[in-house]
Amino acid sequence: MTNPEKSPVPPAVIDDSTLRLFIGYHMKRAFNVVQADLTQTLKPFDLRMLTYTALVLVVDNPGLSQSQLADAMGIERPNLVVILDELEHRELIVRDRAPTDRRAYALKATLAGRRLYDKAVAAVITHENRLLASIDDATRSILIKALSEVREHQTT
Amino acid sequence: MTNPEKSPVPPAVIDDSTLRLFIGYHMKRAFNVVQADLTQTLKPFDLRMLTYTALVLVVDNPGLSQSQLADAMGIERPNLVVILDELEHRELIVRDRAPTDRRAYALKATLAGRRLYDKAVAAVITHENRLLASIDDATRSILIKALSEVREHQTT
DNA sequence: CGATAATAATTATGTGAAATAACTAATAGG
DNA sequence: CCTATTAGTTATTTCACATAATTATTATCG
Repeated sequence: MTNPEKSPVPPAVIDDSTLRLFIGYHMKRAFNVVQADLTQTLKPFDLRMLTYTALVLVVDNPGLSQSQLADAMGIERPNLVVILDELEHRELIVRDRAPTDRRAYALKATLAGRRLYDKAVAAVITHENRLLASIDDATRSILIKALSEVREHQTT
Repeated sequence: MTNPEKSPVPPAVIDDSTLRLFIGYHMKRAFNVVQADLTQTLKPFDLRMLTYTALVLVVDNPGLSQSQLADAMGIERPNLVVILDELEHRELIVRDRAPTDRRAYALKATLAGRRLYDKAVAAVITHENRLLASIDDATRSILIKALSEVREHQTT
């Protein structure tokens, strides 16, 4: 008689069927791939995901404050400090003083920052299109819409 | 004459239209919501995402080794050690010796581990259904299929 | 057969992304 | 004007993840 309790055979291939029931599992696995690709794509520009995101938002929103930027990025203000320090030391952005509030900074991209933005954004678009090559436009729209709807459940 | 270079008006609402061009941005924002919900859902069971994932895979794959589990979870072997230590100390899993290889462990869930698995899996399913309430079944299938296709670009 | 390579798990250690608490400077509101 | 709030910073912590090195065991190959 068999006794699976005492000596289970080491499975040759791992069954993740339970985990595949969960959308979070699929999202994490897929995002890992996208993030790995993004990291490689940004490496030639000496940008990480966070410095890239901050640069894009500063270029697109000249004059915003650090609090606004941290809020838009979904991180806490203290964590933004080092990110902006890096971008500022590389002279990609400047911390101007806000005209109406001497506590706040008005963040602005420099010309070099805008040029790096142009190149990095183009590179990321190219790389993402490669990752999405097998997915047609209609499906991409559905994907983005579904992800947006999930995001709308944000409680914080 | 206006001079937008010198005193940009602090934008009232932040423009993330460039970032919304990127599927990675949508995936990260959506996953953040799912993960926050998952963390809350697992808290009553004293499980984190990683301990939960490990428990599920051990229950579904009795007898697998730590190397196999680390590979399935996409983490390095050293990082799995503390995760399994925690599950073992709580007597949710055991590290049996593998019958064919005295270096390896044959991981198995205990009865308590399987019971916690049942409750936690049910809770996570309920919570995910809430997050996906506005998304019909056909769209969910498309979403999962698209995420799976992105994942298939895994290079590592 | 025996030396060497490879593998399983562990320990020690480091890094990067997040959070919180506490502080300074400046503004806002009763 | 005095108090509370806000903007930014510093210090510190936690967690997820990685690498290097070590021990024990197994596999390979000359």
